[in-house]
Amino acid sequence: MISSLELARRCGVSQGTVDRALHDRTGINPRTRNRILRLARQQGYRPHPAARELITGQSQIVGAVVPTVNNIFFMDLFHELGSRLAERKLRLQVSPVRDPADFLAVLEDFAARRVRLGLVVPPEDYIQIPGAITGCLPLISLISPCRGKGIHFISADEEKTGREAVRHLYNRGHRHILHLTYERRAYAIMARARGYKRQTRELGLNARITTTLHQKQLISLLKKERITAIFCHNDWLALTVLLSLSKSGIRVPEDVSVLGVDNSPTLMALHPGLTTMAYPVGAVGRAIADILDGGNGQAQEMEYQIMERATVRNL
Amino acid sequence: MISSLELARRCGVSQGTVDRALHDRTGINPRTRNRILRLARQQGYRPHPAARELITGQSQIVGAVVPTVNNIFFMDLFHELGSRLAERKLRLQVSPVRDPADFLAVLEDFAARRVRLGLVVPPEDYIQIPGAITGCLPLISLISPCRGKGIHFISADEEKTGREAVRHLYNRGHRHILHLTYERRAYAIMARARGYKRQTRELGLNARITTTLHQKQLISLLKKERITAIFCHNDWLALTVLLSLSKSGIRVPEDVSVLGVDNSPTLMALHPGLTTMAYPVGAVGRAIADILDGGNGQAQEMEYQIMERATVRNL
DNA sequence: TTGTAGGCGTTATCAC
DNA sequence: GTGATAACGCCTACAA
Repeated sequence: MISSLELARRCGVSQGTVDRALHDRTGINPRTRNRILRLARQQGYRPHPAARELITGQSQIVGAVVPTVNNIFFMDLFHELGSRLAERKLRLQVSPVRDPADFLAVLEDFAARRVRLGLVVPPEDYIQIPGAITGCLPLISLISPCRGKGIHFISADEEKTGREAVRHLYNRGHRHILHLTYERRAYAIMARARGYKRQTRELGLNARITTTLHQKQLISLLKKERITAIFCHNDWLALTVLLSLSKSGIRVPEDVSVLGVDNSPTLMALHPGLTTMAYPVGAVGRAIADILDGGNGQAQEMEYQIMERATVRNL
Repeated sequence: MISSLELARRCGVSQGTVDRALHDRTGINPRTRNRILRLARQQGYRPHPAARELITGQSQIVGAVVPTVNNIFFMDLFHELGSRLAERKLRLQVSPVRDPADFLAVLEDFAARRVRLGLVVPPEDYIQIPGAITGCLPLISLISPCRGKGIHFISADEEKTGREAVRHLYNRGHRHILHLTYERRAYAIMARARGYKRQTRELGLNARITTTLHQKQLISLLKKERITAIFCHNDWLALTVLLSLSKSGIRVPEDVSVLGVDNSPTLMALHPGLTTMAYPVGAVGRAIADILDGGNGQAQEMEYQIMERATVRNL
């Protein structure tokens, strides 16, 4: 692969002139420029990003880190964000990680590469990120927070998500609403459950939370508590519930309504009728753009939006 | 962040000596080396990969490209492969792409970055990859083939996959086996369907292929053809079928057996009982390692393996 | 409008 | 054992 110097030689001009042509800067004869550009294309010239990075001290890469478990939604999300970054000529590169050690190693690597921005979904809450990393790598944490200096945390108001879910189901007549979630004490899990609890209490309902996926246990719980609606922490859980319910001959939404969260395209394709709450991708994208522009990442309307479909009905 | 030159100054030695210490090469006093290493850690020295790349003309990155649609299995796969590459100090970075244009743009970028190896799952079959890319970027195509010079294609024998699926179901007593697949004329889709057809014919059975996910159509087809087993092109399709069947009150595996392909961890977690055929990740990993070592990527036992679980039964 | 020179942080090759 | 020096490919500033 030829270098800009070699290209200059073949064009019979200096490296500086080639540079002017490639970045169409002023101070160059249009005809020279065209000739250089044509030859560059012809010879398959490609600038070497490493050299540019060395000069500017920054790469045009935005690094993303996602946990390997249950990453469907994250992949969908990052693809969406990647399209937006492309508009700024930034390339998104995703690294899947399985644990905090792995996570920190990847961030170390990002820091070394002078990656422009790290977009991370930490595999655990409150991982401490050392100053050696935060000092030279701007970080935005999504979904779950990290501990460390200057790390932005962009999140929807998750307590509100829980509240809205309950309100939605309440407004449709449901009075016995179950919340199905995970045992893990992660930020969003806790916050949504808190919202669920407070809202049910305010409405004078019983708060009933479970983490069981065991079919028989779940079904007996539904019967015992006369549950008519299940608010699931995410679409993936909602799907396991849908599978369990139909195996047990319980009809959705005739007998029980199901509400998920995420609006994950992949899972939606699997079961298009699932009512869910859409992650505010747009607002998050704007917040990220704002931070890239030196802002503080405040964005409006960072709220999940309910997507009404066939798994929730009026009683 | 300090450079190796700056580190040398602070240690009171030359840059060359620092380099010897960092790469523990011979020709350096052990005490000097220890002093340098200690100070390097203390000062948070991190070598800049861009500079190394500039010198060596190669990066330590393996780039992966996955289509954004239905990428669950690919993400699981690449995470597995990434762990193996880590043993060789290679970092795997994944770029999701949505179409051939996007695909080629990412490969262009990989070529420019002197990425060590491109591991691609093309969004379409037989995309022509220009010589300008293949000339300087070793490529391994997975799942679907590409057109271009010197591109390795690592794939299981997909016709055999179709045959094995039929044989497995036949051995368990099934005589009316449906194949559910996609309309898209992609390599693996066609090859598995071909294997399915040939094997059913050889066994004297009717070959019946459908691409419909429409619940009613599917159910009436099952009844009309007295289907007792469904061989699905992948786990994702198998799951949609499971959902449809249980909604229709058809029991699995009592009334109908279901067989998927991929053994995708994420989907398996969603429905642990699904019988499926496991992609030969190990063999593919070895083939990739072989190519990295200059081999031709031939590997033994590149076959899917049946994972028997609760959705297939003896008749 | 064009050419030249210096430097980014490494690595490799000399000489001491 | 150690230190100087020249690359790698690009960008910026300044000189012509």
